Amino acid sequence: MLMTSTTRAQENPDLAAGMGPPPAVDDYLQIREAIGWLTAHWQSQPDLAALAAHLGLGATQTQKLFTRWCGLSPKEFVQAITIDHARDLLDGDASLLDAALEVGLSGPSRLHDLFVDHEAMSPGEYKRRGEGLTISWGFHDSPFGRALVMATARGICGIAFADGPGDEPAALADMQARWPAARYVEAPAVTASEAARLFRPLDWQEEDPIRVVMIGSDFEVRVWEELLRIPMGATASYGAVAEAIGRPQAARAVGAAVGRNPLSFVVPCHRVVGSTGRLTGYHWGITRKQAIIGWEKGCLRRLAEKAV
DNA sequence: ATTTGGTGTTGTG
DNA sequence: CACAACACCAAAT
Repeated sequence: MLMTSTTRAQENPDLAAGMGPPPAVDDYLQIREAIGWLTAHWQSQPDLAALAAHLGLGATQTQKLFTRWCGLSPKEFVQAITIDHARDLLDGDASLLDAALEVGLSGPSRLHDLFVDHEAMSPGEYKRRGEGLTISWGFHDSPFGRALVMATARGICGIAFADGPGDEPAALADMQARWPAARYVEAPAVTASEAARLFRPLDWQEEDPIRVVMIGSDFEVRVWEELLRIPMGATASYGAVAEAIGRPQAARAVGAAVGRNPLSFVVPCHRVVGSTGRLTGYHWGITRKQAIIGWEKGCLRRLAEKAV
């Protein structure tokens, strides 16, 4: 079932040089396989050896790859995705987050909306389906596969994912269908600088926020803004989001709106789960959702350790 | 475990 | 204007 080459990930020069967190796309394909399998078998609490056997890698190599990417060992990851644990988070006991905060992280709470400067497009502009808008786009590497980044003059308007190069046209078409009247220009040079920092949320600065433009209906924008208030490492249920925007009955409508979020990752739609803690769906694949949640836990873990 | 009935918003004809 | 589709949810089998 494993379709990636095992060689390319090993010759990543950035990793050899020990620079930053350079997420190789090839790593993500391995990780995706690993996470998909762990998620499918979490009930039996599989150990490292079982995972390595499934991937066809050595135990040490598997451990290293996984931990480097996620910050959690495979064993810890399984614990993190156990449904009971997700339910704990729902009860407001974001234990990992609290622990990180107690250790004295910068800032009162790491809410996305402090670091993301968002403006909504006017309802009129929204109804014109992007007419008169010029959108530059480009594909870039991310920890979760190839990322499509789209930008207008006023800020980033779209982020999408593709599993690999062959998947890119589908992702592009998916996004273009949302604003069919816009003019699209392939311009990776334009999107590259933002793409480089999008996936380093811990480096975001209040003084230099990510600028995004939300193009959607009033209700959708309302929902998306609310998502920005869910802290990293925590989750919220669709019903809770519905309550937070003053429409306690609209859980289902919230689900639909969350599903149409065009700003994956930056607007953290991956932090919304069913009321039981189950991951209900994700436009770019449920495994990717699982991956992002686990990765964020790992980020917090690293942050907490650094602060000690 | 699975079904059922009540939901709000959006896109389509 | 009606109607189906939906990343929901709580209660009742």
